Amino acid sequence: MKGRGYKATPQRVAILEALAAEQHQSLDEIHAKCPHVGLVTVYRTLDLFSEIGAVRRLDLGDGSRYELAEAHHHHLICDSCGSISEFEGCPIDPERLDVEGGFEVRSHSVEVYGNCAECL
Amino acid sequence: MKGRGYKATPQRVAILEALAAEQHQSLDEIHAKCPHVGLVTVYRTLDLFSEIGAVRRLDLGDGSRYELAEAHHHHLICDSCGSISEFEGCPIDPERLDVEGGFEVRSHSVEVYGNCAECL
DNA sequence: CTCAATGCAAACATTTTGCAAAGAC
DNA sequence: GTCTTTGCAAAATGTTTGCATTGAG
Repeated sequence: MKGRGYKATPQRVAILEALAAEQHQSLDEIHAKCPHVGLVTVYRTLDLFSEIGAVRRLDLGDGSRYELAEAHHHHLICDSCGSISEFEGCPIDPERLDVEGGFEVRSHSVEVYGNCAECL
Repeated sequence: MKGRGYKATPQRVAILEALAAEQHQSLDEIHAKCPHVGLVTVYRTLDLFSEIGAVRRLDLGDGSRYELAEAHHHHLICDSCGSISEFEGCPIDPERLDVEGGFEVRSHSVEVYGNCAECL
């Protein structure tokens, strides 16, 4: 998993486990799962993970959230309770996307806002 | 435009004009266009505009940006120079979106990442 | 043994709040 | 004249940096 010159410290492993436990967590939530790791280290480690592409940084309106960069998926955000969930089927129609002349598409993200089942 | 109990102060008009001048600006950019308005007022006014739905708040990875809530469009973000541009044609396939059982869709946003024409 | 990684404290940036004065209606 | 809005200063919040120490390789 790591081996490109990065050291596998206990702190990094702990943060990785925290990330694996749940999707799209805030920095505080991650830190709460490994309180013995210094807050500064959490910041730096998440920065590092983002840079090497292991972690995706999201911004859904309430500050940064982090999740392991695994399968392609998007997010449903409930306007009323703020809960976030994922869905797998990507609703992007590729034919309608490659019309953007002069822009080379690398990736995309989709956020869907509305009301979740609990709030209906 | 306003008349639902909100006062049309010179500050609010100035901020509205600043917003009209350019899309997806940061709070600092908006404030720079009307320096005589107190920074606190810019914060409060943008909050107000967001609440009443006149302004859309974006978060594209580099802090909040604001734009007038006009025609439905999405954003292209260049990974290399960070420039942001809009595109009109929505690439969402509605058929693939209403499959989300138990979630009532109200709106959505799409961000496309890649390289702009200048950076290719 | 060496150099990257950590943790503390302090610096820094950003956003929010309290309150008196000003101004829109 | 009333009640909202403004602006200042201060507080709260969130993030980054400097530097000595620790520990993985």
